[in-house]
Amino acid sequence: MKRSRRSLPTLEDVADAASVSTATVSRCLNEPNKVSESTRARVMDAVEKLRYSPNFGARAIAANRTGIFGAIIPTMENSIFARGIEAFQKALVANNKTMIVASSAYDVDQEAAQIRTLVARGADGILLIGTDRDPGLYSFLTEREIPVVIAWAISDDCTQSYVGFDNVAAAKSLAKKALKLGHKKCAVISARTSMNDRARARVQGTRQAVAEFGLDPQALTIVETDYSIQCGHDAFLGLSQVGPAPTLIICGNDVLAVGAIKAAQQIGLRVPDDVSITGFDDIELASVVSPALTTVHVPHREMGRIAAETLVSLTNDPSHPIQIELETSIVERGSLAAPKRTG
Amino acid sequence: MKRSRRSLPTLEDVADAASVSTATVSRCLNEPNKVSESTRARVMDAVEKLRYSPNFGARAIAANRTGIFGAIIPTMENSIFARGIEAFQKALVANNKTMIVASSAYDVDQEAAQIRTLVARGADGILLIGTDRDPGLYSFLTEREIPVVIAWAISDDCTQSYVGFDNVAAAKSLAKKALKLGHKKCAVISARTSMNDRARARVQGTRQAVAEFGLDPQALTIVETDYSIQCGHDAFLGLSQVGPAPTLIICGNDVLAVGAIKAAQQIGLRVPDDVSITGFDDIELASVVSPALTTVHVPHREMGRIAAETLVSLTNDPSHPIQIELETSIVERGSLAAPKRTG
DNA sequence: TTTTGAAATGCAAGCCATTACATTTTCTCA
DNA sequence: TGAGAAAATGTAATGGCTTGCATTTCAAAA
Repeated sequence: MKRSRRSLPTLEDVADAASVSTATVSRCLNEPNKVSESTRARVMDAVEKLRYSPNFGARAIAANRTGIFGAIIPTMENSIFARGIEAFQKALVANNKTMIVASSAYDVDQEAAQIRTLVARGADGILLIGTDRDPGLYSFLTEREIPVVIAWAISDDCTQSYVGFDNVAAAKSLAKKALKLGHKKCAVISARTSMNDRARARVQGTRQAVAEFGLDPQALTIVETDYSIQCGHDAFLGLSQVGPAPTLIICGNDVLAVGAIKAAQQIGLRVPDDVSITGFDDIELASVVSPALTTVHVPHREMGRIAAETLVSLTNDPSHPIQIELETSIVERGSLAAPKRTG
Repeated sequence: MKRSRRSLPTLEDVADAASVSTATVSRCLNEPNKVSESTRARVMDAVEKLRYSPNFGARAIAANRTGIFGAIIPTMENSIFARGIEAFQKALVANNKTMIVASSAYDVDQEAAQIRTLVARGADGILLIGTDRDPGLYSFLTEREIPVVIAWAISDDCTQSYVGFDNVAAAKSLAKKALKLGHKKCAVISARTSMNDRARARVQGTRQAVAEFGLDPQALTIVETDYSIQCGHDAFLGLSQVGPAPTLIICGNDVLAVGAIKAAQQIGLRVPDDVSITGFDDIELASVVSPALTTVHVPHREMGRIAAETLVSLTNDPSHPIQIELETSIVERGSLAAPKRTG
């Protein structure tokens, strides 16, 4: 209201200065070959002299696109998504685009709000993590012809573009590797599985592995907790107070695993001699903690980069969904070993 | 041009559906308290029903404002800026704004390009880290009345808004605390100081402390390196190969310090018994590494939040710069102790 | 009841670049 | 030289929203 209007030069100012119409100036800028050489020179002079730069809003309304792409991630704090998002952003910049990020704090409603905000901010495309959300959001986006790419997961929906990996298979594979070492009593510390398909998939993969090893998957203790080192820490302590102590703790992600390691050490347990602990994600933390975490390596950078390229290409041709599944691998470090005592 | 225009509902459609004027709908969306409760309910109903979402370009052009704020940080990868940026973003969201982030990879030219891009994308205000950059950029922004807030540092320039802390004083204070323990031979592992005022300030603070303790500041070994755990690691190894081994390594940030700790342990040195190592920033990593880092705690969240609020209030009243200096503190953890052997 | 100021609402003028279409200028060739 | 085509340029509609100002509504005070 009290806001002073910026009086920056407009197309019209340039037109006046060069004694031509605004249409001609616009053409000079966008389709220079449609303008005679002499006129163009005059116009460009005026542009220089006035330090003219086209107005973003006006351009957006006319072109019906902004060059801005949105990414909504559950959290920016711990570095789970950091590498992927950084790669996403770099790839966008390489394509002359810009990234908007928002974080949803693992909350579906917040995410929905963020999606609407990004649309209202003119996002040409959106990156989302995982698949769990109100289906209405997809139609909201489809209606507006805004392409969406899912990352960090894969989807059953064959109309949905994604660049992700198979959380079930990866978790199963790690759990099998651990169980093969002879662990009989194990437990899981997971992120909350409600409205979090990745967490659910990882638990499911672990369950499958347990079943394959002839252990009762129903007897598998599973603790769900929030997303922080402290929560992993507390969850471990909680586990160690009930029943026979497990010799293997499979954590849904590296952050929780780091907390678990710290807690184990705090109560005098040796990792991995007394208890093995595994993570998932292979973030930086995983190799800093001692012992370093045995975990699932996720190709974050590649995923981010490809997601950006996918999104950009979808804005040009939205007709066919693009589905890319990346491979994960297991990184063996010090936190996993055969059980040294009878469970 | 070939882009198909789907006819999405417009403000007018909503206005018709709710039997009010477009002005009222606009106010419902932007200044709800200026509209009566009953009207607002009716309008919101219509918005819901039509699944209306405002057109970004039109809004930007009419309001001369986008609600988008930019932040350019040196890197998103390591979590130095993560907490601060997350807080920045949250505070922005609380004010109904959106954040664009870009990272400059600690490169002035890239940063300049990013600044221009953000402006071209309609940023209403910009957050920058530190003060070192081409002064021409400031006039570019001033001309367009785009407010800028500097964070993570303070500035001499009394026209410049900032929300930061005194890197010199903080580094000096930590170094003094360390030297007071009796260290005689110390070295510094710093981030590159060229075009990085924070890194320079921290080295300077350390130098001042050294001088106050009667040691020759010129004799202080300083290694500059890039920003990663690996670099800190390598820098430490480099230091340990020349001359008498220092008993105190002051690192310009936590990431380098973690690398240094890992390197020390790798070559069989005990931290802190054989060598003390300090960091700066107090990021998550600092408490995960063993021994945990003694470091300078920077109020990242507070800084991010206040920076956002400052930026928003500058867009309303840009006439007076806002300068806020926050306090840092020293967190004593296990990586610093008195020297146990004669240096 | 009447008065009156505040709150709520409406009207309509912008905001700025794009572009279909109209008009003018220039060029080409019989 | 003049007709017609091609090139250059201009005119003005368009897009959807915000907001200064005008008008209406309403409730409290007189």
